[in-house]
Amino acid sequence: MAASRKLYGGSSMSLLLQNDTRIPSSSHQVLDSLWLHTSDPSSFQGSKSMVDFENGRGSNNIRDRSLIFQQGLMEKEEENNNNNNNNNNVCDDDYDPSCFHQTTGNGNSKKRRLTSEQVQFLERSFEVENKLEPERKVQLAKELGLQPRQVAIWFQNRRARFKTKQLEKEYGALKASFDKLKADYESLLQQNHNLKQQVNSLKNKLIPRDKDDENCSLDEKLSPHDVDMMNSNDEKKDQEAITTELMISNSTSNENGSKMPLTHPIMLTCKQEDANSAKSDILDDSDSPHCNDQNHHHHHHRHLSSFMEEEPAESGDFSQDEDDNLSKNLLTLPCLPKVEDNDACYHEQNENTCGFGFPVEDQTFCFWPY
DNA sequence: TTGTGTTTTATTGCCTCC
DNA sequence: GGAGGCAATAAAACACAA
Repeated sequence: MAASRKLYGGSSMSLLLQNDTRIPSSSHQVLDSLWLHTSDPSSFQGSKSMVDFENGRGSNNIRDRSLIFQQGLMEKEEENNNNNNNNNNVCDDDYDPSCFHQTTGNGNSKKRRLTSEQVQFLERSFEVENKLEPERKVQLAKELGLQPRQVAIWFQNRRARFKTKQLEKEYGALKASFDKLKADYESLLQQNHNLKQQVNSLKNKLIPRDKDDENCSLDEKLSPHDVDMMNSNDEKKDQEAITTELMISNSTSNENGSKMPLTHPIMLTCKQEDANSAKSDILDDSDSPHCNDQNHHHHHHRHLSSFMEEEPAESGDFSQDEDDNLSKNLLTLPCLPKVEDNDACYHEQNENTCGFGFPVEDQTFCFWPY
C-alpha cells in the first residue's frame, strides 16, 4: 500500500485510552482545556487530557454513532492490549489496522466521520496553524483518540477546502471588479454613441446648406435653439456695424467737419472679446445666407468633410485627439478668405483683426473709401 | 423509501525538499 | 531515498426532496 510509506511511518504510539483518565466535563470546557494544552505544548498532559466526547454529546446525532462505535473499538482494543501486554502495551506498528481502534482504508473498515467535538477541536487547531508538524500531529491524535494519519488527512483535506474557499473569494472579488469595469465601459460607449449622434446631427444641418440655394430658409434647417443663437449674434453684429460706421465717420472728417478723401484703404480692427464670441460669430456667419461665395463654400465644405472623414471606421472609438480635431474644426469652420477674390478689400489676418474671411461685400468692417 | 446531490474521509500518484 | 504536501479521485456518510 502506497500510503504506508508515508503517514503510518511515524513514531509508535501508545494506546492511551483509560477510562479513569477521561475528563467528565462538558464538551466546551473540555475543548477549552484541550485548546490550552494544544496552544502550549509544554503543558500537554498526554493521556490525562483525553476527551470524553461521549459525555459531551447528549444527542442521537448520526455522527455520534461513529464515536460510540469508535469507543467500542477503543475498549475492545484496550482489552486486547490488556491481554497481550499487561496494560503496558505499545503498538509498534501504527500502520497495522489491527493495532488501533480506528482503521483507515483497507479491510473491513468503513469511513467513520469524526464527531463534532473532534472536528471543532481540529478546526481550532487549524486556525492557529494550518500545517502540521509531526509532534503536533501525534499530540492531536492523542488528544482526540485518532490515528496520526487521520489527523494528517483531516488537515490535508482542510487545507484543500480552505484553498477552495479562498479561490471562491478571490473569484468573487475579481468578478465584482470586472463587472464594475464593464459597466463603466458600457457607459463610456453610450456617451460615445451620443456624441457621435450629435456630430452627425450637426453635420446634417451644415452640409445641406452648402448645396442649398438661397431659397431654402434657415429656419427650416435649424432647431429653435440654433435660430435663437443666430438672432442673438445678428443683433451683436448690427451693433458693431453701427459703431464702425461712427468711427469711420469721425476719422475721415477734417477740422471743419468736411470729409477728406482717403488715399489708403482703411483697416478696421475689430476686437474679439473672447474665443466664444469669435466662435459664435464664425458659426453664425457660416449660417448666414450672405455667405454664398463659391470659394468660401468650397473651403467650408472641405473643413467639414475632412474631419468627418477622419472618423475611424471602427465604431466606439472616439479619441481625445478626435475631440480636439472637432474643436479645431469648429473654430475653422467658417468661410476662410480668398483675398485675391476681391482686390478691393485688404484683409489683415491676424488674431486681432477681423480675419475670419467673410466675403468682402458682406463685410461691414472692410471697405475702400472713395 | 428511494434517488440524487453534497460533504467528508481516505487513497493514489506525483512532486519537492532535505 | 524517505517524509510530507498537494491534486485528483473514490467511496462512504449525509441531507433532502419527491
